[in-house]
Amino acid sequence: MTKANKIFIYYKKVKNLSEMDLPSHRRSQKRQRILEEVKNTKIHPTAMWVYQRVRKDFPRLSLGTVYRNLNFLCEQGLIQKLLLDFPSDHFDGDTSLHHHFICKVCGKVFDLDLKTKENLSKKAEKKTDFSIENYRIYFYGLCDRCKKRR
Amino acid sequence: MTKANKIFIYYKKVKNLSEMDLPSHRRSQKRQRILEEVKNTKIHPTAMWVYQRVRKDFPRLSLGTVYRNLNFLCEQGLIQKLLLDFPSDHFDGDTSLHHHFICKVCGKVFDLDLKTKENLSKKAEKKTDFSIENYRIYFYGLCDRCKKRR
DNA sequence: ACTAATAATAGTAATTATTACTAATTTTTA
DNA sequence: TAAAAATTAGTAATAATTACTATTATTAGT
Repeated sequence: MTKANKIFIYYKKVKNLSEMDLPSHRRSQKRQRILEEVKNTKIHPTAMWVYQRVRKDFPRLSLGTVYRNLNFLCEQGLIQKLLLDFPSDHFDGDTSLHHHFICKVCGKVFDLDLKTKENLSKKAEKKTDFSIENYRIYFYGLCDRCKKRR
Repeated sequence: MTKANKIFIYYKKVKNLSEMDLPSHRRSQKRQRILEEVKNTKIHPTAMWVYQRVRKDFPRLSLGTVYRNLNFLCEQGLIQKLLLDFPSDHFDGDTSLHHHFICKVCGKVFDLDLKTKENLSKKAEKKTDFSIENYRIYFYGLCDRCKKRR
């Protein structure tokens, strides 16, 4: 199954779930801990980073469990996946409205609060026939540290 | 080597290349054809899509050649790679300033011209210590077709 | 046009991130 | 406390991309 299909299925699921009951989810210790790790850092970690951290307290943790839970938590809207030009996925525990800056030199990802005066979704909707729900902005350039080094 | 390192190296290369001579690049027929294919479509294709097309005229084409050239063309700034939530990379032959809309249902990617009244880079720079070179906006929602089907 | 130098390619192997699978375990429910 | 069901560990499989090397194609200089 491709990710294109997954997006479709996820969308359908959300629509249906608002009508019927949510399937019962169990608060396993590991899931809780994985969520906390992502929430308590600003580095926008990968699955491997989370795995290495949580494994210190749960030595039998499996990497698959981390992946499964990160994806689950994304579907639940408790965290989000970032779209960056890195080989592995990065996650963000902050689901509030904000954007990101990526340094072209060191590759670090920073949060960036930015409120546009215009409503960009509405502006884009007027130019198209789409119904736009949300958007993300990714900024690129040099971070403070890397700027100084030049 | 991770992609983070690659970004670093690419950046260094560009800086240095402006001082010294560009290495000589040969205009092979296949590279030319790959570039044309990406330039002549609006579907934001994957390497596999390009491969299947170009192979019709060059039956001995190798998929590795397509990957190598797509990456090369990105580095040269002739095409760009999009950051989408799909398992495989998508490319865009249009390098002019524009943004993208991705339909949450069918997964199609559309170009979206949008000129903001504010200079978002400058606005973001004022809030941070970064020097911002460019940004990309990804919009999400339902496309025309998918909207009608509901 | 010919040749030397070297960039590009084909074909294959290797790598890496992620997902799939299933028996065993943990958590919840009643 | 026992039954039901979600979750996990451990492993295998998958899929996209990159790496490698002998061969081929392109360019530059004569």
